[in-house]
Amino acid sequence: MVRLEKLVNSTKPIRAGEIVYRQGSQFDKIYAIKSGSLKSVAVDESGDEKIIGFHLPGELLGIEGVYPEEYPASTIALETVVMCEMDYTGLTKLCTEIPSLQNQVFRLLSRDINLSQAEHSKSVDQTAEQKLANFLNNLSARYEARGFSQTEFPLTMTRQDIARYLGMAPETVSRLLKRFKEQNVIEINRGTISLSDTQALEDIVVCAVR
Amino acid sequence: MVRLEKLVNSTKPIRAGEIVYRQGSQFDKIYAIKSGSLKSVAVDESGDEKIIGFHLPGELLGIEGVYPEEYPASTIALETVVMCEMDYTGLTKLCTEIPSLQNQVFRLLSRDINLSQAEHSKSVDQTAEQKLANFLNNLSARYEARGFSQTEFPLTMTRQDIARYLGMAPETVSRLLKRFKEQNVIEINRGTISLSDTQALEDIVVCAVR
DNA sequence: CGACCTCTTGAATGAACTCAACAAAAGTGG
DNA sequence: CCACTTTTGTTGAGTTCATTCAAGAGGTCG
Repeated sequence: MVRLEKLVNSTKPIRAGEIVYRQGSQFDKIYAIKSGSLKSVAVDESGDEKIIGFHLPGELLGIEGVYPEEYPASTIALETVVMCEMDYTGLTKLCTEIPSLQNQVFRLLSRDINLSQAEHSKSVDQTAEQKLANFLNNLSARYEARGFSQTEFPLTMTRQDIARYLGMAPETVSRLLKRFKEQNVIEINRGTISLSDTQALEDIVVCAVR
Repeated sequence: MVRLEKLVNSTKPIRAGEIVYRQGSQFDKIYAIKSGSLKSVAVDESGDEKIIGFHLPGELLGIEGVYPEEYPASTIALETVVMCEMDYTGLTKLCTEIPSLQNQVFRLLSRDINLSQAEHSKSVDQTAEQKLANFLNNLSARYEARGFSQTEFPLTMTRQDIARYLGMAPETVSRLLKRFKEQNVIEINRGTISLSDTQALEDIVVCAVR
């Protein structure tokens, strides 16, 4: 543990809009988010920007860069962010000495594969309404897993970001959020969302009818 | 290398429709496909079956099970399949002794994350036509990477499987394949597909117009 | 040869998109 | 602190793509 902590440095605050690492740049560090949230954005071969995902306080970041030793997406702060950074080479060296740490890293990577595949297979075949409800539930679960409220949390990304992440038009996000508000499923005040009826949200995800 | 090979066994042939491992069963082995192809299927919380993906000759299988130590999906042979199996615990032990092997496994896992995320962010925001063209290109690239022809390969999965994997109706797959045939982009004879105009296929993926 | 399954084709419906205009909020500079 | 600009969010109307439902064609196997 002590030796692990020696690998870790705290960064100074990163302001909204600043880039932590760029797509294609040399992979060297992984990060843990102390506070604030970020988005990952990648330009694909057809030249348009895709939103790969969002990153919340307490989560790890950058591990996707292990292979092929470059970050596959750029990561941008959505608000002021403070992080810890850790040298990856140092981590792998330590892993060979501490088998339990090695296994931990294996599990971490495997979990990311499963999360990513689960999202993929879910999002296919869902209506826009289901995708958005699922997105909100997903944020809620992730905030809860890190000790924050699961019913009230900041919605730091723009409608446009959400839309591009979920593969829909920003107008559709706007209309659906309005519908959720009308049905008293959620409330939104100045960047903070409250899930007033989490059961309803989950019902929407699995079936779309109520 | 010799020690690695000691961990590996060859399986007897598995017939079409047979299950290699079941969703939720204890994770213990990873597999390499010597010949034949398979599909991964998972039942999600809403109770319906999702097609997670397809597995081609030469590819690895089962590594997604590392965390949480159970296979997240069932894997079913689409035709007669022969595989190698390898004990995972033995592999991790060997990794602690051979740092280069550890790094290789890290890379393998990381690559899977990136492949899965790339597919995800692609499939979002694409028309059915683009998704299908991309799917065919993907199969082509994977066959090529393993030394097979990139322009002619077996299409072992049913239209239904393809449809559910891509999140569309089987009728749509049928109609689109017909359109591709009419445009002389592909040919299909008794389970074998030929990509007659790979450039056209790639053009469809990036833009949908020609 | 008939039964079954997969695949194909057609017509009508509907969900989400585009385009366009407007409203609200957040920055910016005097 | 207020006017101004810019960005972000909302709302409406018409269009499009993929779906659903239904029916028929083709292949496979007992």
